[in-house]
Amino acid sequence: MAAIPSGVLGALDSTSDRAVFRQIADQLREAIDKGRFKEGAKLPSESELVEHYGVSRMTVRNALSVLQGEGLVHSEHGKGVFVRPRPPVRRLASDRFARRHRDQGKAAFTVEAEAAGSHPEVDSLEVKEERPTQDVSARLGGPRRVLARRRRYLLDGRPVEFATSYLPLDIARGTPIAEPNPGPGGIYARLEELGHRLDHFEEEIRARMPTPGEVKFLRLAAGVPVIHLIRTAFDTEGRPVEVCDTVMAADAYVLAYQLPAT
Amino acid sequence: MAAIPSGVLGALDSTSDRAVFRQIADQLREAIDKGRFKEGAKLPSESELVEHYGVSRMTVRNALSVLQGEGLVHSEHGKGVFVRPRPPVRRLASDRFARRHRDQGKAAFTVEAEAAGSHPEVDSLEVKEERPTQDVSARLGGPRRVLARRRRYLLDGRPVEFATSYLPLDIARGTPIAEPNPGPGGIYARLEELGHRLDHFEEEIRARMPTPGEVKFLRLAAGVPVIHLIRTAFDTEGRPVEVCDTVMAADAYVLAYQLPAT
DNA sequence: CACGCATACTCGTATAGACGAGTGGGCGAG
DNA sequence: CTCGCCCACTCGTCTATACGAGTATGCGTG
Repeated sequence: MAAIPSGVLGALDSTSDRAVFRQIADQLREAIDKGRFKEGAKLPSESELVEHYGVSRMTVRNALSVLQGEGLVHSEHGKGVFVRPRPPVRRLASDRFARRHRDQGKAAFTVEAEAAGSHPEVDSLEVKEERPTQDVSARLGGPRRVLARRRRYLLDGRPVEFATSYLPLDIARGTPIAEPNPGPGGIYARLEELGHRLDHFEEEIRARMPTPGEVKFLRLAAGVPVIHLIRTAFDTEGRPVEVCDTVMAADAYVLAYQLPAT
Repeated sequence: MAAIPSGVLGALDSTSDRAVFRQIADQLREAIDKGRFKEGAKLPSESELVEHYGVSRMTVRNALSVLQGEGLVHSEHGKGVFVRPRPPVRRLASDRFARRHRDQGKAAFTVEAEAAGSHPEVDSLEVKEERPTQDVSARLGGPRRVLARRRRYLLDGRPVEFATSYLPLDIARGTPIAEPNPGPGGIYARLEELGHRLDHFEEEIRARMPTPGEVKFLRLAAGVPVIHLIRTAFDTEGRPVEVCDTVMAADAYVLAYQLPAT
């Protein structure tokens, strides 16, 4: 068992009334913040920390679990505990649905990811008619059934986003929108071709911890929240024509908006 | 020690290879989701769960810590573990900085909170000149020193938001902006009076787990992320005149934006 | 009645030990 | 040399125990 390099981690203050596992967590956090452990680097193993601090293993694990909850580190069974690297971030600009971005042959996600040098994928496509939740129904003006389009987006093999679009059946049924691949420009381009000229979007943003299902589906590390975005698209007559419910891995996204000062 | 009402929690599946503490967490989560434990209600105590499942206390605590990490429950020393109630949510609309909202005598936060029937407070006011971080300096066009205005917002006694505004000294020094109370309409009203007519704002939104300092200052429960919002205000000449860095308790906010479909 | 204390409950912290399972490197057999 | 096994190391799960500290309740004393 290798010793911990001296100077990287200090000693415990037995006179302090701060819990031992918190003191250990504090020291590890400070060492990470100061770059003494770099991104992706392996922390000392649990048994090394037990040795160094002269405490029991549960105390060390408790300290490490604090850092995991903060999203600072992640553990890999059989390997060790590592400083969590910050993944490449996808920036969502508020003009991403502007009409001028809609006339390419590929989906916006694909174009943008390739421009950033990443490898984009879309999977888990599911398109079916179903009963909407109360919330979705209310946002769409109360339809009893809707078309739901589900898909998951991946960047360089990592799932980053899970999105479901809901459209009223009288708009979507029997159109390319009900096909797995709606064609160039996505469903917004199709909606406009069908005579539903888009006027504006409303977006609601929340952040919360993921459900176990989201953890699994997005392969989220401990301590990574999700951004929950609900977008409603309105046509020029003020009718809501689509609701898109999106759950994003928070460490993979920055949302950017531009607001007029009017 | 009271027994757990039958039917609320099931038994463990010893044939499953799912860890015992996860099975216990699953059952508690399901019971909460199905409303068998209501918001604010007390869960069975650790020793009751130990009794019910026939496992050791650490296993039960492990299960409870899973639910805490998900933000589903919170524990109170000496009292018990409770289903975390959803706090009242403050909705931030994208037109909240519109000029028409600026002519009242009170700050926007106060007006809005009182309209919603809440009791608003602002504290920890600090106004001083300082060296900006590299990021803030870059956003403001590179000043070496800035005026920083820090304040914390509370709703019904609960801290919900911590904000710092940064302004270039050549704009703010010696003006009402450098006073603790900048007067009706806030600093945006003052900026316009000083000839910096506002054109638009840019907002960047991230979500992440809070730092220990943020947990303390916002009195955050375990499993509550923060929304980190950075707003830059631009005048009609395209000059950035203010950067506002805001950290919000994610369970207290919904951000709403309206985007044109142009 | 009012106050204070004892007590029984709650969760928080910490120890010591055990076994299991994933990973990777070294060594020996072919 | 290559393949496969074994072993050492990693973290994951679980038990049993102990003491400390915060909270609420009730009872007994003044």
